[in-house]
Amino acid sequence: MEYQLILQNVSKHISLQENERNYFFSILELKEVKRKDLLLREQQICRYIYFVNRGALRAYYVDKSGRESTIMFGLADWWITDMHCFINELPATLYVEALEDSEIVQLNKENFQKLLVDLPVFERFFRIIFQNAYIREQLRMIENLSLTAEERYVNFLKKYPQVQLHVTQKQIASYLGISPEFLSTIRNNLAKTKIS
Amino acid sequence: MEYQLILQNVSKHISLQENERNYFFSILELKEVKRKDLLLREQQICRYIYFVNRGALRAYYVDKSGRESTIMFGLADWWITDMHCFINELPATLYVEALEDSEIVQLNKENFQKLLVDLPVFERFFRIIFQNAYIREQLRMIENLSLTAEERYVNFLKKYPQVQLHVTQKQIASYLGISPEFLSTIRNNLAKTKIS
DNA sequence: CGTCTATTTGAATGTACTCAAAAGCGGTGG
DNA sequence: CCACCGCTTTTGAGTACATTCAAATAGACG
Repeated sequence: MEYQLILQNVSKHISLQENERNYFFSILELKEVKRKDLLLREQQICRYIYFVNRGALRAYYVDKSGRESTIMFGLADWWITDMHCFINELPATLYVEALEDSEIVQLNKENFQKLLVDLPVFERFFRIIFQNAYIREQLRMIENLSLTAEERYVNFLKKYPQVQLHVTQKQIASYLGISPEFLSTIRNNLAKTKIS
Repeated sequence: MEYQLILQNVSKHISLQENERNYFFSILELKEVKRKDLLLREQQICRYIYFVNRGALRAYYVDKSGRESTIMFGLADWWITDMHCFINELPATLYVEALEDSEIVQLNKENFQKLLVDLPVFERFFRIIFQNAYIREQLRMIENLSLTAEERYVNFLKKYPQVQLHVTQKQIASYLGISPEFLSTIRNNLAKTKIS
């Protein structure tokens, strides 16, 4: 069933009665996207929060000079969107693109808000989701402030070993905040060090 | 009354009945701290989430070589703690210090969890708190990845004009992820540019 | 008032970037 | 299914941004 994974994800933190589960399913929309499709582009109003059923997404920012910064990756079982713009109903500052053909479950803003009112147990669920997201961002910030680029790269591989399989080095570089050329040099150095 | 400000803060997002309010107040603890007091030090188990009633706090990380990175400031009306360690009951990786004599409202982990169960409306409250905290961290990350040190400094002053009044330049530098000497140079350049 | 820390200034250094060009790889269409 | 095209990755040279170290000055706290 197409909502198996999202139900599992939700059930990690809360339990649902059958009627609650049915209500939850009724407000979800399944969506297929092709590699390179944009789920969200800059300036567009961000109406959805996305759950990745299968495939891989990437949220990124593009500055005035065209440089991309990857804000997060989203593999299967992850929630992703431009949260700032979703919550505050603003034009997006991020792009969300499919890195490969993917299956997405989307929940629109209206239904998201309705869900929180109709099934308050989802307040708990999203409290935990946001709490974990906040903690993750804070840990990332600590790493960015205190580690060298090489250490950040090594940590990234250790923390997200699956991500490598879906993304390019260029995208990892833009997640770490370094140029692709420099990441290449880092990898070269690491390879040398491992041999000796 | 000493819990006026925290009640206001909570009431921005949820409303409480009188008995709920009384219950909430009953699990809070008021605490006076002196300038330079540490509310939390590395390795210590982080048992509390703090709300700043009056004064100013700072949460920071210290790496192996002794370099400090400021993770966040907490002025009056802000919540602050080492969230990762508070939630997961781990030894702290952050320090939380008072930048001046301050009045703090603290809530311990046990009561925090009990509060969420006893008054589920607080699930909503903390959902919103964490949601906003996540969004803030994500915006900060975008800035760190895409802006120069000078732009980050200018944005910081614009976004947190009150903070300047309570913290040193060295602390702002460690929040921006640059050396105090370089921040000094940036300020020098900005001053020159403004005149001409 | 004295001491300690923060800030400024400058010189030397290093880390990471830009630009350019070559090599490698993967997706797409014929 | 193969060959081509375009994008990614590598490599290297030159450069810029930011750091470290050191020393002088300023400022704040006890």
